[in-house]
Amino acid sequence: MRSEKPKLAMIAETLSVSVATVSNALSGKGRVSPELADRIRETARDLSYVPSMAGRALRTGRSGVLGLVLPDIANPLFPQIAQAIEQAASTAGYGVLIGDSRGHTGVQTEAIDRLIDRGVDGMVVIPRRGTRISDIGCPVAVIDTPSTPGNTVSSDHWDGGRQMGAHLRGLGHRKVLILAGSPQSTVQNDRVGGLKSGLGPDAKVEVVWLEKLAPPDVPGRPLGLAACVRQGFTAFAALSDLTAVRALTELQGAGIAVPDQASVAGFDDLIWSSVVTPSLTTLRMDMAEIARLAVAALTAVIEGLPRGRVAASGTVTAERPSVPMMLVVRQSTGPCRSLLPDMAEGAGQ
Amino acid sequence: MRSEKPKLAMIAETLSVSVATVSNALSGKGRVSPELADRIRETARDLSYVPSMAGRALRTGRSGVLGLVLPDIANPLFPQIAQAIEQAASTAGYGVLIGDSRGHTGVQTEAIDRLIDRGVDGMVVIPRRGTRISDIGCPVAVIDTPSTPGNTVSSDHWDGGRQMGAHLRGLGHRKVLILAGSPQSTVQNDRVGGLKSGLGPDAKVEVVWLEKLAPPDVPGRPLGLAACVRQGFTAFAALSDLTAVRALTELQGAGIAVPDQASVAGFDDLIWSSVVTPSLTTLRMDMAEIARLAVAALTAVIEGLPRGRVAASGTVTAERPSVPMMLVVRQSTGPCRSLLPDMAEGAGQ
DNA sequence: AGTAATCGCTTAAACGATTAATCATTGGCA
DNA sequence: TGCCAATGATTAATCGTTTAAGCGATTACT
Repeated sequence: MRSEKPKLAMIAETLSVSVATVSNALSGKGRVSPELADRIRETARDLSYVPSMAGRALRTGRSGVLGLVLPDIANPLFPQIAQAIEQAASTAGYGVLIGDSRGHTGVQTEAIDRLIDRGVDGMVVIPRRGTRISDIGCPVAVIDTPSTPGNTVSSDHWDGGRQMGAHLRGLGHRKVLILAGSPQSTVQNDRVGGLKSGLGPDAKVEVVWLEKLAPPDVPGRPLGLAACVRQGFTAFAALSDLTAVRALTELQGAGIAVPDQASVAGFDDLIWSSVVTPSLTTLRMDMAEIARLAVAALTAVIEGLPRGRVAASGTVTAERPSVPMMLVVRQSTGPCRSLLPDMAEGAGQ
Repeated sequence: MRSEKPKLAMIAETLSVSVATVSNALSGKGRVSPELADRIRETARDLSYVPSMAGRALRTGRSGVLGLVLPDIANPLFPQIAQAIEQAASTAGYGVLIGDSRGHTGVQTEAIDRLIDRGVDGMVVIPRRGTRISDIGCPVAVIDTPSTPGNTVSSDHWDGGRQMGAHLRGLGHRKVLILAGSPQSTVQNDRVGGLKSGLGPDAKVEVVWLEKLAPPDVPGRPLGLAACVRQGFTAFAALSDLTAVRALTELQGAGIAVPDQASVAGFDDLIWSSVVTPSLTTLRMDMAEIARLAVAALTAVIEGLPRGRVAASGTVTAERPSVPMMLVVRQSTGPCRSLLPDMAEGAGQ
């Protein structure tokens, strides 16, 4: 009880039993008399015993670590995701190894390989732009969007869009501009589809894909939103809060009041959404639940339990494939008041 | 060359040598003839051999993994930090295990303990608000601010503040409001000190600590910045881009043009800074360099090299303790034009 | 009563790599 | 020629845990 690192052998020696018995007692697997098991657990606690992951990993072939692959460089969702996954993994008894692919698509597979080499038992992948995850040597949970084949679990982005559309429609907006990023993103396409559906067939909806804008759209470049307002657009639905804030500041800078003269809404409830003035109406993902489901599916396969079977490519399937998003109404959306000069506008406040 | 996982024994068998020789050849440690070493490396490649971290860890006692402890919940700097650390660690041959403390200060130590239990060889800690890192059982690199005792390496926040102060002074601003978060943060205090110094002794500078505001300052609550402008403040220096955007939108919402009527600046060059209109003038940290130095210091101690000695508490010391910040001038700061009605303002530049 | 099953524990063999100790061979040098 | 050193490889122990197999002794079954 004095030497350096407590190991099974010490507990065994202290109680004059075999290490196997100690192991069995602590893991609850073998057959050990309840009293002995108690005494073993007790002295284990006294010695503040911590099992050696290395030893265990070597013997069992499992490391107790999950990999987390985030592909988009400096993704602003990262904090939310990492926190949720770490939380879920940690309560499931797993550690989380991060594998960044620094933006490059090719590096994604490299990052994945590194994780495998490190012996992760499974991994959570948020794939880059509809990248298909090829056959890897371990169970994979893919978080993308329900309509993507191979998706394990994700937010119901389509329904999120629908909620947002319905919200705007309820406020009277009929001419809406959707600010999207890349048409290659399945997530964004789902959101667009939902938005259109929620806005109804009589709404005039236009989509601008930022990534396709004329010669490389530098982030700070004005989007000409004021002109859109003059053309009769009364609401701007951004597919990301990042873009929503961009729109918000551009409008405000052009002297257009939000939400009085135009409404702005976003997605994801990033940390900035609540601090800007006016605070952003947005759709929040239930990352905690998604993480829980993803990790549960992963650990189920890893630990060989019935639930959550292995799919062809090694991607696991979760209990539920989609988690609802939640509309957070704040200040940036308001009733529609068309300001077209040629329309009779009463007491604009 | 057919069975499942390639291990040392297979290479050994293939070439009819002992596993020890193979190990020596691959690690370059023992004595192996150059030709044999070559052949061994070659067949290792052919078999696409990957050493088992578990086996190695068990024998050597080192896991090849570093822990990364981020204490502030959903810290928007997380992407930058995680990416930089992962990058640096990965090129140094280490993996990165994340340990979030979910906001609670108490959980920080718990997170640290979990990482230790998992057998990390060392850890990088960005401490929560001047939390001192107690004696842990492994080398620790602390990234805080140069003036904090025990700091390993960090940005020169004071000089960053000075740069920003000088920038604003150069634009003619003499009455500046500093938007700070918590007075307990050493980082923020350093930035404030630098700002004051850079603005010069004749500048009127006031600091508002958001955390100390009347009953819990909800993020969306207006800060009354428009009133400040009326009182003669011509520039707002936020200690974080998050706050800067908050200030920017509040001013814009109140009909105050930025930077024409008031300048706004921030810190950290978060992803949002460049997309808002006007884009934010800010100070960027060289996270890549900081990460490199932190990881280098860590690995030096871990691998027992001369450079980078162990300090009392187990915190390592880096080659250089501070890394300069870089001023990024964008659109949100401009020449001062006082708008006080009752003051005769000539040709303000 | 005799056989079988059960219980509670121990023995011992892995898992895959590292590394100190050892051994055989050869060359150098007196 | 004879001895020692250097070289290049092997042997075997070890890291800490899990787990299949084994083994008395008690209990149950027919």
